Amino acid sequence: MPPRKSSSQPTEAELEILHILWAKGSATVRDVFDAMNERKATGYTTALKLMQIMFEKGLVIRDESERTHKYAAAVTRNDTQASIVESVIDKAFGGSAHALVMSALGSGKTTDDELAKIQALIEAARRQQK
Amino acid sequence: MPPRKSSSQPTEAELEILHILWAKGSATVRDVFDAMNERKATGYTTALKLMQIMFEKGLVIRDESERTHKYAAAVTRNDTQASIVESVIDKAFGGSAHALVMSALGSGKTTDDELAKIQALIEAARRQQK
DNA sequence: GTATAACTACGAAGTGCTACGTAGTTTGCC
DNA sequence: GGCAAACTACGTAGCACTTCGTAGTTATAC
Repeated sequence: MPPRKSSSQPTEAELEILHILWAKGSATVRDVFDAMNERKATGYTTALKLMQIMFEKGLVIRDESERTHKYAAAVTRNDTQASIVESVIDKAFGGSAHALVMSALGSGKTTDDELAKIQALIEAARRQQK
Repeated sequence: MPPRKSSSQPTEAELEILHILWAKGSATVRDVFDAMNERKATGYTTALKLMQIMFEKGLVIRDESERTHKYAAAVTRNDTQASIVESVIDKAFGGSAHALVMSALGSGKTTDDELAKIQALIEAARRQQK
């Protein structure tokens, strides 16, 4: 059984930075700032401050051996997503995972192809579970 | 095609009140306050203020014909949940619904029974879709 | 009828998130 | 060496959310 993480949930802006770090593995503030600005104009110090706060929260680690710090995610994508899903299940779906899945399927955004993939995943999960 | 709602996303506290209203259909502030306090102690005026704000936001409607107003949800559970799921898919799962479902299934909270139900739902969804 | 309780409306404080500007320091270039 | 550019640290403003207190009004109970 893996140890239950208790690190605070990333905010929306923090999550965006985590996505960049997950993709790049390791990055400077400049790297993250550039990636952020491909989507939406923002200030350099905004990215910097966010990453400093994330460091304080333990969401990222950083290498300070050089003047230009190197940042990396301290939480995994899977753990973070799982924690978000868990919280959504609790807060919005009364604790029922299958209600959430139902809603995700009913969103109309799911293609038949995706449904097929999901079905395969469930097959696998059921086999694994028993 | 149903008209796309643009009402603002309910906050966590607002969602809790919506759950109560969805369950009761219609309720006074007192009703909601009592229900809230079964889970967590809070002040009466806190519930009142939240509901007034929700009224301004259009999340609830109310009947003011009596001194004690009667509140009801103005948004459906399905629409609200769908909107939350959509936003989570976008913000945390890079737009991929099946990644979210995968995560929900991997949370370890899903029983085999639930998996079976989900499988049945997918069957239904696929039939409906084509 | 007067006091008590219940109800609505309003204001405001405390907190967390986001966004920037400024200051101070180091690097790199002429 | 001196100037410009890049970097970190810090403070803080603006906003939304949550929470509660106070004030004022209406119903209820003796």
